[in-house]
Amino acid sequence: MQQSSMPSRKRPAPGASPANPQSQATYTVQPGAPNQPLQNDSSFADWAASTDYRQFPDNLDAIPGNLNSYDATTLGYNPALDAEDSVHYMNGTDPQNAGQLVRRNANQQLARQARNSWDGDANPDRTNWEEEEDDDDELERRASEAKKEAITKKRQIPPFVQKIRSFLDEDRNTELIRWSDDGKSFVVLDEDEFAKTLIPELFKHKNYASFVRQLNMYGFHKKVGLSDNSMKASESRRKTPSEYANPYFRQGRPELLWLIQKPKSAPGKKGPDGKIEEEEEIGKKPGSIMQPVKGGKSQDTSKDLVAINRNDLDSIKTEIYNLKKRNEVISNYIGSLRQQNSTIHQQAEKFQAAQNRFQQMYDRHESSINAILTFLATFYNRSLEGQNQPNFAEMFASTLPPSGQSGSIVDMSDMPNMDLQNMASRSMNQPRRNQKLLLAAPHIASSSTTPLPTPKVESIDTPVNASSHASPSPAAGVNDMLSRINWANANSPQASGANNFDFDSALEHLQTSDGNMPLTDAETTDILTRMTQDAGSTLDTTPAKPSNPQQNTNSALGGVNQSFNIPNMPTTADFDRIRHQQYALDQVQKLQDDQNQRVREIADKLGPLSPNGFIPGIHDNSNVPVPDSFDLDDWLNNPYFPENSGNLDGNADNGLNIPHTSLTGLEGLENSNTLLQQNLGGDGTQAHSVSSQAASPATVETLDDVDADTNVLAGEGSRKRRRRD
Amino acid sequence: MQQSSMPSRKRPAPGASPANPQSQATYTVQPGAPNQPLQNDSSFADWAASTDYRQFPDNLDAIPGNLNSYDATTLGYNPALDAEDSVHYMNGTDPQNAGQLVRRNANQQLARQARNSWDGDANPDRTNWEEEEDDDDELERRASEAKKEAITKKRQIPPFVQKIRSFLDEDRNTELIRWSDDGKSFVVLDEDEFAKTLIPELFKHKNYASFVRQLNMYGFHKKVGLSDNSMKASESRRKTPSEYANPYFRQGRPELLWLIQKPKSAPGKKGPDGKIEEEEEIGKKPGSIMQPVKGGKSQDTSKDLVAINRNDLDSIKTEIYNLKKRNEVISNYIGSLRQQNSTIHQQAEKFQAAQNRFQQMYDRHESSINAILTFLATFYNRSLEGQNQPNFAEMFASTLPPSGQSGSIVDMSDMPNMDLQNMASRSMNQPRRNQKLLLAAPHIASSSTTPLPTPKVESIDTPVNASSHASPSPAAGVNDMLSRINWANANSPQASGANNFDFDSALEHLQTSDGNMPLTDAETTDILTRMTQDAGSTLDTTPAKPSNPQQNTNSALGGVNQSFNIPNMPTTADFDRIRHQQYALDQVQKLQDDQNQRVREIADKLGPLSPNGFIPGIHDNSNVPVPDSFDLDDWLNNPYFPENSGNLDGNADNGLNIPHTSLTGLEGLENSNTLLQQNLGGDGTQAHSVSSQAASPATVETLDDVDADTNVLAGEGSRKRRRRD
DNA sequence: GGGAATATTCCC
DNA sequence: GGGAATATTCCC
Repeated sequence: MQQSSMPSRKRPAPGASPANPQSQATYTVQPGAPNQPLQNDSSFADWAASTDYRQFPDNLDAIPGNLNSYDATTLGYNPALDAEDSVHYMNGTDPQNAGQLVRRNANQQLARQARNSWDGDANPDRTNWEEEEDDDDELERRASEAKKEAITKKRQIPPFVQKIRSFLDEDRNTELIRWSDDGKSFVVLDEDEFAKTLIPELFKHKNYASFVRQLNMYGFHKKVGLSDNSMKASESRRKTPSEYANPYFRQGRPELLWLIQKPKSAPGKKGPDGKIEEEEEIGKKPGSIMQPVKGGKSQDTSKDLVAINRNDLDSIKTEIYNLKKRNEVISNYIGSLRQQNSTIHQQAEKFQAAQNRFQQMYDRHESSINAILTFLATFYNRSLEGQNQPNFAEMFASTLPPSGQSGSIVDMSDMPNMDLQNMASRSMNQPRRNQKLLLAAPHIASSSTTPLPTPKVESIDTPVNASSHASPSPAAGVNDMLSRINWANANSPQASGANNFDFDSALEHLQTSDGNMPLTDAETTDILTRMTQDAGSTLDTTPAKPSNPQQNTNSALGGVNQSFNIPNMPTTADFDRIRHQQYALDQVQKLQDDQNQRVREIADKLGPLSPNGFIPGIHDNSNVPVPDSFDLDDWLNNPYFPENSGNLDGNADNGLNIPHTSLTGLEGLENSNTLLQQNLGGDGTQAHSVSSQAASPATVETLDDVDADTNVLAGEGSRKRRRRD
Repeated sequence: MQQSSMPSRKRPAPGASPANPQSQATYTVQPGAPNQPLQNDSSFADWAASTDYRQFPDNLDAIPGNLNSYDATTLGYNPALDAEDSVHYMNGTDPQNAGQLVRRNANQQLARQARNSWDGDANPDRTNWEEEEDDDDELERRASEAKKEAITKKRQIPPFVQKIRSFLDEDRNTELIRWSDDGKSFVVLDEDEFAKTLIPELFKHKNYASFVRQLNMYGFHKKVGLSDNSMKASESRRKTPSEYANPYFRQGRPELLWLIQKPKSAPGKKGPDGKIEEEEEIGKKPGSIMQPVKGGKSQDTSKDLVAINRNDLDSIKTEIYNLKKRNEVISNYIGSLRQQNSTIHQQAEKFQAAQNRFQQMYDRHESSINAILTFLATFYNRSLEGQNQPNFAEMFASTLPPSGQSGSIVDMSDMPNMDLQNMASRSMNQPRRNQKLLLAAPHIASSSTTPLPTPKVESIDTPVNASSHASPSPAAGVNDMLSRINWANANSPQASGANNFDFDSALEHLQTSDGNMPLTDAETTDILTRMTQDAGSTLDTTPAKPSNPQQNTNSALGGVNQSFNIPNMPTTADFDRIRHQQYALDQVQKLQDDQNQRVREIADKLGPLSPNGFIPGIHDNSNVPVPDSFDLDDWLNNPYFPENSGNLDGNADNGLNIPHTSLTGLEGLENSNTLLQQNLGGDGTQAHSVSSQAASPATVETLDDVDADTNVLAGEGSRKRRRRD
């Protein structure tokens, strides 16, 4: 029995030597074979335009029994082995097989030549040439490409495929294995005998099952009923025949073998069909090229696999896990911020409500004061006609606060500058400063018939030193009371006179009225105006904080009778802003949620790489919240935020306790992964150029550490070998 | 030559039959072997407490040449094969080998028994027993664990390891392979002859290189110089002997074999040392356990590669890119939130300023009213002695606001409930409701000598209907004025009387004074108290919004003379809260930054997988901000946030325009990758059992590409010396 | 020594 | 038919 050395990716080990020829005569390896391909075949030098000596001779079948007439390297043969093969294949000649080859060869040559000349054009003859409707041009083209690519990548036709072909090329095996009639499949006539005798010749085993396993691996599929009707009855009786087909494994079409490449499926998915394309190009070519021309289910499950350092992958998982955890934290954090913001907003509303209430109180006070003042004015007017003037003034002056204990005096210029939008409306009012509460009434008794002032606000630019107008010494007569008032103003405990009421200004108008009640609206307004103006101006008694000089103009109170905009108070626009912040936080929340979704997608992609198919912390709990024991404060205080350590401690109970609340307002976000879909919607082949130094050893170590800490992703990483070679 | 069927994970295929015995006599598979393990060994039934029949017999070595005396399934043997083995192993007996076994066996038995009894305790004898300082207890424990785990997982001692042991157990092979003197390694005395004769007995090849490959695969390492000095000179002359050791492959320590598990690295990592742990548990054990007991360099350059679908990888990259982009957006968003928060904070300060100003206004009103009131009290006091009473009252009544235009009436119960922290201090004040501004003065003329009330605030719970006490009809006499006042109260345009001043209450105290000026502090305080109380209480005239019933108690004004806390106004604590939110936002910002850092780390890891070595948008620009044209509003308005679309449009200029500001406050975060470091700090040995098919044919193509592209992952690693030991 | 590809076996 | 583990070969 001859030895047949088929090509194999697993080349014989250099040191391997045929040992024990008696016990294992069927498989002998040629040791020490030179590795350079030989160009010992000149007969096909001009066969094609290509000068590549590896070019596969399409017309191989045209030369029956001439397997060695072309460069053995065409099929990736080890030339050294061909030396043996030449002897081997040259031997027997099976007439039947030869006839088949010849018969098919004519077609083959015709087709090939035609194809060569058409170069992709439609082939009108083809329908006559074969009953099959294969897009042969396409097949041919693809085969050529596959071959070119394989050569570029120094690949070859899979050894197993070559071995099968070797079986079929041999004439001596036709009772055990042979082509079907249509040349599209081959038949194993007697599985047992085939396994016992033929298999060991080219394989390291005698198991038919293993042979079948390999067939499946390379895309061969068993045909249900024996398609070859000619031999069915005659040979298959009780001999367990079986027929296998691969769309690219056809009699007389050796070039198609280039399309049978490595079995897919390895770690990822399988291209169960044997429709193995030119792998790297997949996804970059138009779909038509990648569609299997025939034969089979057009499975697009072909997955190109890339290798990734396991540690890197593990750390990526870890990173994703941490990212996710971090997103949870951020989400919680943002959630609490939202809560707080909501609280602030509520408070702002309360501020506004309080503001309104204060305004009302103020108005009411004003009304009260107005009423009293009116009364007093009238009454005083009348009292002038009688007696008691000195007493009146004396009394009034005496009621001034003894030591300013009840009313705190604050200069309006102390007020912070509040340049709110709605303040512009107030800027029209004249600045007013240091107006006394009680000012000297000039010339009260002068004329009692002065007409009422116009209702419009009249600026009373009483200078600060107005009090100096009045005589500091109390005097008798009508002016006595006013004098005393003035004196009180000037000599009040607060240096420049606190709580001084511009009484005489008020009275100046009132006393000129006819003395009848009630005051007109205009009069009331006038008094209120004065009151209000006065209320807004006090002296700076206690310069505790350095006043901002430029605030004086803004801090003045003005036009009162209008809806009494309290100056420098936040307005509706400001609350809109706060509300908007709330909205912004909602958006952030959604972003985070979306991000979580994306992280989950990543995890789903990485999942299949995990032995159990899931990544702990990501897959096992789709919500995977931060562990209950997780404390944001702790987290923020940990050494990773050195500059923040402890900052949160003092305020921990100040409203920032992360509530771990389930965040709301995200209901509409389920569709947010639409974004993801779209982002991934492309062909996924973005040119991603990344610096290649990431996998340096230094990185590996740290990555390993991640694993240990998280306890979630891959372990083994650091369990490096302690090699001792 | 005998056939020896060693156990193998690759069990003989069901249909496999020994074919062609002549040509392949050295390897015959037993077909159709039953698969149930047999418990045909009773001699070890009581060997250990464990009832698991797979328990490994530690004293295997104590029975030289008795490989079959214990249950074959212990090593995962296929029982069917043991049938043959029994014949095979029972045959020859090598005296030398037997002697060795016996010699070592004593130690072995001693050690083992001791170990069994100590059960983990320190072993004082061990140092005498071996020069080596291995932590034997630990080893033992680990072996036990590994065994347990292996059994659980239905794994076994690797077939290859069993085969080596089988060689060494046989007595007939000692000229080709045998234990070293110390039992810690074995020596192949003549590689060529060993490969030629012995290897084919248990392997499907005759290549010594393949044998060595397997040795390496299972953590065996060649020893540099032959450690066995006794035989070195005698046998190794010109016979190319070699010695191999595995820390867990030791003479007389079969239980340690459980620690030799499947070769790592297959697609992923390698346990180059044979220090293969119980994979799934790795990373959960203390580091000491995982430290290699002995052995060589701890190379961390191990590149275990796993295959990942290329499209998946692309989408992972895309995901990471998107994550990063999203983080940018979030960061910007948070930045604008910070800005807004800052604005809010400023506004809050304005609130506070406004509060102060309100207080001042209020105080000034108080002062004014106080002054007027004092005057009135004194004047009224005096006027009682004279005439003009009717006029006084008449005038006063007339000054009531004509139609409530100046003072709006608001029920305090309308105020929102402000449960601020500092409000508790105010809750002590008694609730006060609907106190009229002007109330009837009961019994004014009663006694003019009533002593002054105490300065302390006296609650004046004048009922709402107090006004009904007074006679509605004006009457003459001293009470006439008061009557009119009461009447005015009752009939004021606002149903229940607006702007009513509790005049008589105020006078009640004043008029009882001696009529002399000035008022004492106590008196002033008393009046002010009343005024203040009054200011805080009005009637609910316009029930616009449904009032919260429980708010009444809170809304009452109380104790005035103290620093006059304006009710329901936010206090310093509230601003602290706002400030704290600002801080919280800063924290979130830092989280984001940290996260960005981590994204970058991931990108760096993925980088090498990209053909150009960098991932666009991540590596090409380390800051990779959102493109200038990126518009958050657009982004938020895009269909992925359907429910938000347009929400931002109207407010686009309301402060939410993402400013693309470089966020501050993150300076200290450069160390944030410390977190990463720490996370990576562990030993990172978690067990990731990944299918080893990464190296399956399908992967080949892409793996090649990766190598070509990255130059880093596998790059140099594969450029190993081509040794052939 | 080990990466990688193919081969063989086992099993579902 | 194919997943998965181990085996064998080739090569760096």
